[in-house]
Amino acid sequence: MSEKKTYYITTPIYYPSDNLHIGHSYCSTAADTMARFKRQTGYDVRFLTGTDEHGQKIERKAAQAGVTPKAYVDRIVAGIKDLWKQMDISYDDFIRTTDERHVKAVQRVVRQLYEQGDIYKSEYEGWYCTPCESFWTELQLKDGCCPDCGRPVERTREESYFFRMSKYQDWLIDYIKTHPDFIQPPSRTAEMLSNFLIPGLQDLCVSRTSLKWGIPVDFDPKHTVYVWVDALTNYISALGYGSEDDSLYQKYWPADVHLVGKEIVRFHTIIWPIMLHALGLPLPKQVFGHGWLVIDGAKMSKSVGNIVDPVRLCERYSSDAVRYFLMREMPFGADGEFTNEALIRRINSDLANDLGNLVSRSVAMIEKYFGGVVPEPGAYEPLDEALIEQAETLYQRVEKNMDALQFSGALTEIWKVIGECNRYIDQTAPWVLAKDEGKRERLGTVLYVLLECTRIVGVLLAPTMPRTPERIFSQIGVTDDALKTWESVQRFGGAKPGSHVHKGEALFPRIDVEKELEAIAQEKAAGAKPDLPAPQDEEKTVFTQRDLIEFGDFEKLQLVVAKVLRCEKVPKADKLLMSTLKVGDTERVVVSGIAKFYTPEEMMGKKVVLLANLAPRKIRGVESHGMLLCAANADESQLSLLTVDRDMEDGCEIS
RNA sequence: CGCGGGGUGGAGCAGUCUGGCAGCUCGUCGGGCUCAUAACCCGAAGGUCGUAGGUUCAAAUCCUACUCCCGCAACCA
Repeated sequence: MSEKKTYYITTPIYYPSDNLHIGHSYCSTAADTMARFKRQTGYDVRFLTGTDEHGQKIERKAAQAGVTPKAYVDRIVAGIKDLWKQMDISYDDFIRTTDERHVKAVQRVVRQLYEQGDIYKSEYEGWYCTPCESFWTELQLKDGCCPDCGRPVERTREESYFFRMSKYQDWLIDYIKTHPDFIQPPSRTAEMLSNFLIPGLQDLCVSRTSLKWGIPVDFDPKHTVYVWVDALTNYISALGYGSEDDSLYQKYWPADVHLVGKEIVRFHTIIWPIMLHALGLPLPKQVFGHGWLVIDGAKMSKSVGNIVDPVRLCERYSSDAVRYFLMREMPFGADGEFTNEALIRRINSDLANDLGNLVSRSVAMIEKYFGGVVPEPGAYEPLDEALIEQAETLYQRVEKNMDALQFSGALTEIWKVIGECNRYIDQTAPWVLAKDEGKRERLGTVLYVLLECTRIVGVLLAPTMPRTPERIFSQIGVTDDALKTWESVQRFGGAKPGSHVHKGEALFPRIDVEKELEAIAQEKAAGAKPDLPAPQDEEKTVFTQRDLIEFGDFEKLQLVVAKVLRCEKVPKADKLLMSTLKVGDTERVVVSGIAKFYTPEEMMGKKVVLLANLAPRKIRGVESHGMLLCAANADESQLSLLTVDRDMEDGCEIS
């Protein structure tokens, strides 16, 4: 087999509870660009992506849609694969956590950790503080009492398996400190250390008995593997880890880089390394946390309704243009703003004006002055040599940026050369040379230099924009595959005199910004196929009848009318309101998670419905006596308090 | 006092570690050119670098306090 160096890169496995948005495309595009770059530069690349298909949310969504969880995710996954196809995401493998190979690997991992004592059942080792309603592990106890209130704790009957992360905490701190490149960008290192590692790790709950949709713990099947152990294992289960044929694992592990969003850096730099270490496996070389696309200054979210649909963008502007924008607009690692306007501006100025127009004018001149035949260059002048030098060394600057995952930097370097070419045309003024028959050789030299620079640019663009280079090559008459390689751009002069250019369609037609923005606005308003699928359209609220109860069960609930006397926000909690209620001749305080929907002022004086005999519970330091009844939709983007239709005295019972 | 990121010309950002004339892209304005996708090239205007104080010959950069924005975590009986 070949002696090529391997390169293993991964995206996170996405959660297919809904269609993906532009943020997912961003991460996948970055991974794909990197994968293509490494292939171009001679590596044996493995590029993995996939989906994380278990968990309660999907279980619930599927129930709402009236289908099995598997059927539900199958549909979404098909859509995801279509999207990746549309965006030219060249993954080598697509892992689904419902794949047999993954299930087997996870079970194996859990069993091994259990057998070696890193996973334990909490039944007799967990402690419960009744007044605080808090669950504590052995290690968290202070002198055998609750670390919060100091009162004695009781054994709990909560049954879960826990992963003894704390055991490896010191090892991990040391590892991170001695491997400064492990967490990228470096600023995230301090965050992980000071936020989680230094304060001390809690043992991780790795199984649930309440969850059905997941991977069963094979030695204790009433337990289902919970979240992270399941999800993270994908990176090795996809390589056949622990199966009869683990040749891929042997070849590609450890991964060169896990690309992840900044919100899950924590899991990839704490849980995952500890898991691997416990299993006796090597760690990935690097975890890179990229930033988010921010829409109008806000994080993308369904309830805000600012989701950007990548499918729509690709249809409108071509996947290459979208890919270019994503990779160019912001430095990888930082947050960046996405707006349609910024996208269109980039397409116009960079792709249409600078690049597209450069190809167009170069080809047009060769057609006009040389009948479409690439001329033989003569002696180079200093002006030519300066440009040639830049073009010839461009690959080095691109490589340097790419190896640091600085996609934006790599593209900036390429565009500097494009800019130089445009300036070169102005300085050499070929149209003046053309008027003087004695300058014919000079004219040929100038046009040859331009054409060759265009070829070099085209080759280096390929990882980011997989389709554009071929379109360039066909216009500038490059047909030989040897002229499309990484090696071919390291020396100037590959383009062949005598080949034929063909002026074709504009690479990227210029977009009328105003008209375009208007069209987008109209489309959105019409809702025909809006950028943001209106939540209500897609998920009609499905009602599923639950198990029947007896009247006696209902009678246990004491529901009463209560009047809100006072209401204020709970300090340091942005979702909580604390209401003082009058119920007959008594008063009580109730805490509710409704601050996003009601202000304290508008709560005042409302007649609400209270579940009065609910056991008290301390929430964010405030004792809550009962609960206010609310109606809420599935994704909790809408919420409404229950009140009484006619004015009733507070204290009236509801039956 | 939970943790972290950020406030730099109209917009989006770099520069801050390692003090030394405040830089880039887009936009605006003026000029040039005519090969090209009304594209390209040149030039100009525009910033007391969040606020206040301190260190220094010199501060966007170092120190202190304050303020505003964002994210994570927590909270939703």
